[in-house]
Amino acid sequence: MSSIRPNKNLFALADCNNFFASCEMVFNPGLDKKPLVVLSNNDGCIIARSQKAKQLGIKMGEPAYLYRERAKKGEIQMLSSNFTLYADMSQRVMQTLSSFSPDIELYSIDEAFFLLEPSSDEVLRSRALEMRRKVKQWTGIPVSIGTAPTKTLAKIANETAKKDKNGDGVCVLTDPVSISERLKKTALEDIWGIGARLSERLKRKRIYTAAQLVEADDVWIRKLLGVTGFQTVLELRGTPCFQLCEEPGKKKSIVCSRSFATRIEDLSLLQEAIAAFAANAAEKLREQESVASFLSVFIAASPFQEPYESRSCHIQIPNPTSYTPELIALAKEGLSQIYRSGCSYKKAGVLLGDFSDSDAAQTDLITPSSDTDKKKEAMKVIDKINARYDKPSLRFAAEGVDQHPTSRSWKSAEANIRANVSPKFTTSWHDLLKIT
DNA sequence: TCTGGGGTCCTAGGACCC
DNA sequence: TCTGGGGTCCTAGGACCC
Repeated sequence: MSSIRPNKNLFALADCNNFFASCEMVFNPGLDKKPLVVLSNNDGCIIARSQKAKQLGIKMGEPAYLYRERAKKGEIQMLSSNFTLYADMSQRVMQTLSSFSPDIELYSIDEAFFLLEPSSDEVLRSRALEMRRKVKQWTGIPVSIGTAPTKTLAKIANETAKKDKNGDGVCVLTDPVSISERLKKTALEDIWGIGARLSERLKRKRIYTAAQLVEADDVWIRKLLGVTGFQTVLELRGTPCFQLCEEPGKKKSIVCSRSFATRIEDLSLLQEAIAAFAANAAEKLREQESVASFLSVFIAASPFQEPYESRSCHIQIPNPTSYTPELIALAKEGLSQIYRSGCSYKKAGVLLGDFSDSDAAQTDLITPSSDTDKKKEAMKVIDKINARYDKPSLRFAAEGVDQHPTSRSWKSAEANIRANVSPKFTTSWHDLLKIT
């Protein structure tokens, strides 16, 4: 648990507005004319909405097919997701924000927290406005900024800035009176850390707003919401419990999973998919210089159809490794244990866990790493080439070699579906924006 | 017909030990 | 007849986030 110490500094949260939709609009301003939504991996559901799409009442996570008809009629614009573009735009936004303060925590692809010196509300406001202006000017992305004594309150301030349509995208929430006024208008599910389940639990106890929650008894809250829930309440009262985390830190688990565009029954296709997931996860593992001693494989039918079946297996790896061929072999072995013929699978994935540092593993006599220098060198070369050229340049044969659009490979159906994707404007020379 | 993907932390309960 | 209790570790699942 992070220590609770008096912290006179203030927290600011910068959050990009409608981030994925905004990224698309930077390179294609015409998209602003009609509601725009960005779709998930298989164009399955809606994961981002422009302001106009939000006004139409389109919800986050809704299945895309509900809106296909209206898209055909031209009322709504639908784009496949382009994560290469979003990740690059994110980096540019974060770089711009970092130029204002060294005390910055990159919280998610579109959000960053800052530590600010205490100052008058006017000064805080003008600083935030200046940040906002510069990010817009340098990247084209609109951001909202909320400033408050704790992270949880900064979240609420940010939300306030976003919701105020006549506002300037900035909200400073520092004095106790305006904080308590704001909490009266804040619904439980709009509190950072209080989700649908905990909201329900609280409502059953006749608590409906953030203001009512902060008035509740400590012991009672602790019992009902657990430690993190209690910390959230302290934060709402103005006591910082969640500190700024500047170092991102290594991941404790790495998952690579996909829903398939079509149902898959064939074991060999599943094997290819699982191999590709293992290879992908292994690459991320090497990127953070870790080796894994735990691997899990899972396959699942569609959760929207009876009978739902989901199976997984867990494998302890005696000699921790990040060597792709070994991890592929283990994953395939795991798959063979859980696969049942006659079942049609809609989703599969590989999870790696129980990490240790790849260099430290060598000196550990009890669990020696199986990554010899030769293997390490081979992986290094592959990673280097794949990082330099458009992916996938080098792959393992187990991942499947037939990538032709008419083939039966697990990926081709996906490629056919994800047709409406924007170019990699900022990361591929071929896709540079053309001004005509 | 069509419903994402990738994370973190906490907790309750079981197994086991003394 | 009387049949403990506390500590630790592990794991599955729940809850949250974007």
